[in-house]
Amino acid sequence: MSEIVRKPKQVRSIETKKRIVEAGYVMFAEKGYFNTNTAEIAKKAGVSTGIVYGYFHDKRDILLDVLDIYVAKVFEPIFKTLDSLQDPIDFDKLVDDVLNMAVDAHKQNSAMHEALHSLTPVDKAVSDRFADLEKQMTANFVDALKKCGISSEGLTEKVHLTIDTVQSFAHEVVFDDHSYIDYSLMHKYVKKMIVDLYV
Amino acid sequence: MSEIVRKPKQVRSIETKKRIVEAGYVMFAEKGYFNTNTAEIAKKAGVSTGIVYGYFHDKRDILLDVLDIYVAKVFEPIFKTLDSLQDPIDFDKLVDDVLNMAVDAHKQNSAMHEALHSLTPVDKAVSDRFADLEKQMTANFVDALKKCGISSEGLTEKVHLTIDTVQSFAHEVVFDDHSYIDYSLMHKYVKKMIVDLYV
Amino acid sequence: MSEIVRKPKQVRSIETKKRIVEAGYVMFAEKGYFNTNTAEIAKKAGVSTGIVYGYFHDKRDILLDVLDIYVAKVFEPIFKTLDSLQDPIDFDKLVDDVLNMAVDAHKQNSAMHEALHSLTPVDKAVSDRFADLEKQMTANFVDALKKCGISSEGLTEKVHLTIDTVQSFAHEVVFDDHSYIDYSLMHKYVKKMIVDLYV
Amino acid sequence: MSEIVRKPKQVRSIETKKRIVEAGYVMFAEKGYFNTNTAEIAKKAGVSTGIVYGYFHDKRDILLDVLDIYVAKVFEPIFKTLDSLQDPIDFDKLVDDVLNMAVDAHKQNSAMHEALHSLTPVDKAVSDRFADLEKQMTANFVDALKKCGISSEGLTEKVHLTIDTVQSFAHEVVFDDHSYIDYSLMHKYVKKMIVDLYV
DNA sequence: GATGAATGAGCGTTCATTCAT
DNA sequence: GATGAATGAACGCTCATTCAT
Repeated sequence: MSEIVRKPKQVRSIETKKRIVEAGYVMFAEKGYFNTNTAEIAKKAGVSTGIVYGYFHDKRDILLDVLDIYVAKVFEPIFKTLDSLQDPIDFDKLVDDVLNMAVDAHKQNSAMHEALHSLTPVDKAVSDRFADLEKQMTANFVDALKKCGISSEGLTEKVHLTIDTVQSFAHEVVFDDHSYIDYSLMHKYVKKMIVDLYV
Repeated sequence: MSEIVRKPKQVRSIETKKRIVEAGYVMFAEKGYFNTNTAEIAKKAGVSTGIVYGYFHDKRDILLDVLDIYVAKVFEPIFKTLDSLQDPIDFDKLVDDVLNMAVDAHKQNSAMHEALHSLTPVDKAVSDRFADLEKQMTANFVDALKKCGISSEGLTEKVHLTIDTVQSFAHEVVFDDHSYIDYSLMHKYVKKMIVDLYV
Repeated sequence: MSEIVRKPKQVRSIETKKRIVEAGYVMFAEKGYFNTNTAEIAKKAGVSTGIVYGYFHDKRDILLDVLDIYVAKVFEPIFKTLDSLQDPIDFDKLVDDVLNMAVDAHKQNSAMHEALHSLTPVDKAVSDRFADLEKQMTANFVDALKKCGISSEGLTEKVHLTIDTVQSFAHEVVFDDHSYIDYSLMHKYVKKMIVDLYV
Repeated sequence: MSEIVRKPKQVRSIETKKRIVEAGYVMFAEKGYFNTNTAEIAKKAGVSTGIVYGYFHDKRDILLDVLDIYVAKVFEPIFKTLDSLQDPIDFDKLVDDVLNMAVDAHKQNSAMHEALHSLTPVDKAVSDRFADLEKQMTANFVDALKKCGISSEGLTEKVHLTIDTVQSFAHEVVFDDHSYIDYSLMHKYVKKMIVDLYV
């Protein structure tokens, strides 16, 4: 009935915890949260089943940490780009870049993305985390644009819509991959859609 | 491991099967696929646990049928609208209508939507079904537009993009519901985005 | 997450439940509550592990039913004797009989007795059950004596003390069985002790 | 499976071992043997989990030492009283004193008492220890009485019976605490019972 | 067709014990 | 001696699926 979960401070411990989270990442991505059991995670991490509960309260607790890795992997490059935005903005290039980064991120983390989204309806902590992220991204984006002298009515809404659109496109490209679609053409249309929003 | 699953032909049987699927629909929507067990479905449907396997191979097989109800509920109104499109198209109104219908559909079936999507990464049959649907919707839409004399380069891509955008918007409105967003304003922007695609 | 525990009404079901309780009785008696696992109980009962949870909420729930058997086995003969008490009471014989019955009961159910008592400090339901029983026995005894015209000051206390003494003696005989004690002599002293209480 | 268990000779070590046993005492008393884990004991003792196995073979081995503390706490005052018995014995007072001491001891160590008894049916070493204690107490008592010139037929049996009765009464007072009983009255009866044994 | 009792593999989690440092 | 991370067998319990009636 111990409520203790190690807060690892020694290098060894930190490494072990990290390996478990990464194993969780891989397994959840591969088979989904509910189809992965803790023994598999432990095995993949090269540790015993028991020690997993030395670092995490329960299986769901692993998921929450996995979420953090995912977020770092997917959103950090985009945040970086926003931070380095400088007046004057080459809008066309920016949108191009963001679209490409989003697609790349989706490609590399597609399975995880779905696995996590699969918990969204069931797990408040997960869905809240995603909501926060969108909020943060929107705010970052708005700030960056304002810094570059762009400010129009409904800027927040436009930016949020942009983010949705970008994500939707990345999702479309990576997951659906319909054979009847010319994706470079679609890319062109999406870019136009977005750019026109701000004109 | 009997391979036999009744194809019910008598009215009584059809009714029973339908009740199971509907019970599945409700439970999956409420608790997600993995958190619902077959006993609960049977109970909700007012049948014995055993007979469920008289109508379905396994639990996943119920999900596939649930998917059909879902699809019918969500997409049929939109298909109907498309079917009744007549030259000349009032584009503004059409987009407005479709956006509203999509939001309504999401509202009424949001939980199910998520529950089903949660299976997408894990279950090929489910994801294929969704892919097919988008393909079909795209084709229907393209046909409808052509019938009204509208045909432009990349029409398929535009239509598909439209569908993605509509869905993304509906999802945003229903699930995320960010307090910092003025959704009527966002609706306006989305409509403009879409209409401009075809001009 | 089903909260359902079968309330068996069919003969078959009742039999199964009974077999599980009896298996629990034997196993708990043999190895104690904490050293017995549900799989063992199931095996001994000749059923699967799963079905145990069709009849009982959890392992402790089995214990509570085991307690009922135990109580029936141990106390019923004594209650019967009390019921059939008739004026004039042969006090000497009554005390002799009760002492012998108590020892017999302890002999036949000694292991279970200890196993159940081992839960007393930890499990409120179990200890309450025992407390109730003593209360009931005391009341029965007092009634029986009154019916036979015996009533003295502090009758309740005397009766309760008698019960404690009888139990203590039975316990001594069965469990401790010290080689340096002449138990027939001890029996004589206990009888005298008790009889003198009421004189 | 190292068979080595330190026999601590340095003061520091002895202190450590003592702290572990005392931690065990507290935890077992609070939660019972099976509901206490070694990590808790180690934490309470302020030592690492590992070192516990430097002082004890296993968890049960701690229990055996806990038993010794318990015995010391409970029985020493009574042994002392016996040792200081002097002719002529004031029987009434002696029995009063012993009853009160027994009740006090039970009050202070009740939880531990039950925790240890819970092991009796399962653990021979524990039950043997208790048996030995009763034997020793009986012998001590008999000797003390003889020293004071009291010797009757069946003295050993009478003394043993007395001990049982005292314990039974203490248990009754501390554990059962029935609201319908007047315990001061009961005390009076018990005293009479015992005193009459020796007359 | 229908029932619901029964199965048993599998899961998340715990914990006595060991061992590298 | 001491630490506390690590082990892994074992446990209580669940649930998709089967089967006797």
